Amino acid sequence: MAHSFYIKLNPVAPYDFGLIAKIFTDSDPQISRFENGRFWQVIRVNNKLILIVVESTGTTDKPELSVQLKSNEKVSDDDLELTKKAITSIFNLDFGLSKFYEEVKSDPIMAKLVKKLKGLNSPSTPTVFEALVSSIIEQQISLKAAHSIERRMVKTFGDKLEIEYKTHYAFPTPQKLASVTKEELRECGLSFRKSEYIIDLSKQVVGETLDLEKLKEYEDVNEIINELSKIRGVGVWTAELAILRGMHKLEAFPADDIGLRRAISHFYRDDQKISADEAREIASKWGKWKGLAGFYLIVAEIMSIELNVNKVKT
DNA sequence: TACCAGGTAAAAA
DNA sequence: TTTTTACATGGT
Repeated sequence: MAHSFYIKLNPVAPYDFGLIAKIFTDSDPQISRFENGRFWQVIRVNNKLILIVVESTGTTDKPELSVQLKSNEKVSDDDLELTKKAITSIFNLDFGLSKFYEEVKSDPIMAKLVKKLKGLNSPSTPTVFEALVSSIIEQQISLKAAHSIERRMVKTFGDKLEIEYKTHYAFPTPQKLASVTKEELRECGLSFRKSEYIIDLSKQVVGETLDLEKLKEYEDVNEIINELSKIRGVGVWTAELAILRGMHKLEAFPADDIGLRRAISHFYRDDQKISADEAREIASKWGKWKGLAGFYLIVAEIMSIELNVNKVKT
């Protein structure tokens, strides 16, 4: 018999939940999915698996989210509080986009883009560990290939939550991934090399020789990149992605990223390829939230948004 | 079919 | 020290 709760959350406006959730529309319904206005995913709180079903019951300027929580275990007040925190973090509800919009006003292209995508916020993973593992999987291969591998990994090693005749999978814990063999991960489509990276990383987290969550507290992003780069299999690119996706530090800017560069060149250089330095040069106008600006560009490209702004010439 | 796709570490030079 | 290579799956 499932326990069920309802809560309401109020994001800082402007906030467009539908726009954010679209990112998840193609994902696996047993892992996370946005469909018919509802987003669902299993999260882990106090080591209990809780299914969250989120929908918007407000508007972009008066945002409100209604969330249903379902679990097969008893949910305490403390669990409930932590679940709220987790959802707030995953959907970045406290961010407040206005300060970002203000900062990019001097860039005509970005200014126009943020109007088209008003309320788009950057989601994050529940844990830094998850962001790191995903980013390792995404190294070098296409996102589609990476996602297919990650789905297999989650369904093989993630904990199962059976609720109301449906099966959901949570992201595998470090404990689980520390206990598997590289041959088992290879079966999911990972290379032996990446399998080793992930097992090593998981063992460090389990052995408490590495506290990923603590790195969030560092002020200086470069310092976090340095720390993360000490992990075998994690270079600058992987560290920057993990920082963006797992720590809400939206000033990180992965200029080496080929997808990000493609999106920038599309809107700023008429699709002509640009170098990492040129990407940094363009991004210098976005101030403290370069990574968020990059996210806007990538989403705009995916959604085939065109701006009709005069392109800036070099 | 071959080649590229949101890299990295290890081997070879 | 610097350059080259191996590696995984999916799409074209």
